[in-house]
Amino acid sequence: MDPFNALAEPNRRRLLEAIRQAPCTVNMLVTRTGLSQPAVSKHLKYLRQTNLVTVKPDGQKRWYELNATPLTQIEAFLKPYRPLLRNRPVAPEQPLELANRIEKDTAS
Amino acid sequence: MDPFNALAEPNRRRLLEAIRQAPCTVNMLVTRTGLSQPAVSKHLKYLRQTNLVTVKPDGQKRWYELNATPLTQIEAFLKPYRPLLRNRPVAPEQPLELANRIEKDTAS
DNA sequence: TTACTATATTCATTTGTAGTTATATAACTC
DNA sequence: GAGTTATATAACTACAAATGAATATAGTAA
Repeated sequence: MDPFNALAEPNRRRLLEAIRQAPCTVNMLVTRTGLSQPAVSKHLKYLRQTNLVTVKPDGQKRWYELNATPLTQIEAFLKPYRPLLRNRPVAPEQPLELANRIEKDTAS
Repeated sequence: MDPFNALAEPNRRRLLEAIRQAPCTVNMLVTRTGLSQPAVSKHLKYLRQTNLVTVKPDGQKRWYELNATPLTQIEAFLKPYRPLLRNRPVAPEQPLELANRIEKDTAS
């Protein structure tokens, strides 16, 4: 699991976003995401393994904090593409239906 | 499959890097990556579905070209993290062994 | 001690996908 | 037409990982 994989899961992006804004306990993340507690713990395990978060035990609680360092790997990959994206609005998520049409049109 | 997922696979990042530098045919990508032809075609299918590449048929060949637009989604996600990364060197890939040690130290 | 709270882990099931082999399709050459 | 080249797809295997249920661990409180 590398940072690219860690961010490939939408819920992990949500968790990281919450943690970025301020350190969070597991329960806070459960409440905010609506995920089950085991699911949150498991995603946090991956985020820990990729070093994207660190933990500070505090009694029963464990405060998860952001460590942005591994994101430099993604930044490094994106760097040569950035000149191609200057001032572009964020692309809308591609509707699957459209993707399939393009798929078929192009293939024929 | 979204752009995050598309980039989560190392070989797809390699393919995209090759295509970024100049349009490529499938065979060119097979040669450059050492992947099998079906493997390349399959990865290209995902890159097409996420709209990261476009195809220009040219006789028997099909030229794959970069479309960087979907990367704006990743850029948008990374934006709030970028101030935390100013002038940081690229983080080395985390050796699994170390990740496990941190894992255990933190858990205890 | 027991009970409670917070978090992590295990297990079983399922889903997604990477890779291989084999095959299909389409364009080109002869 | 046959043979060849370029690419895509299908069927398969293997494996990683997502999910949910149950359980384990660790700290706290009584």
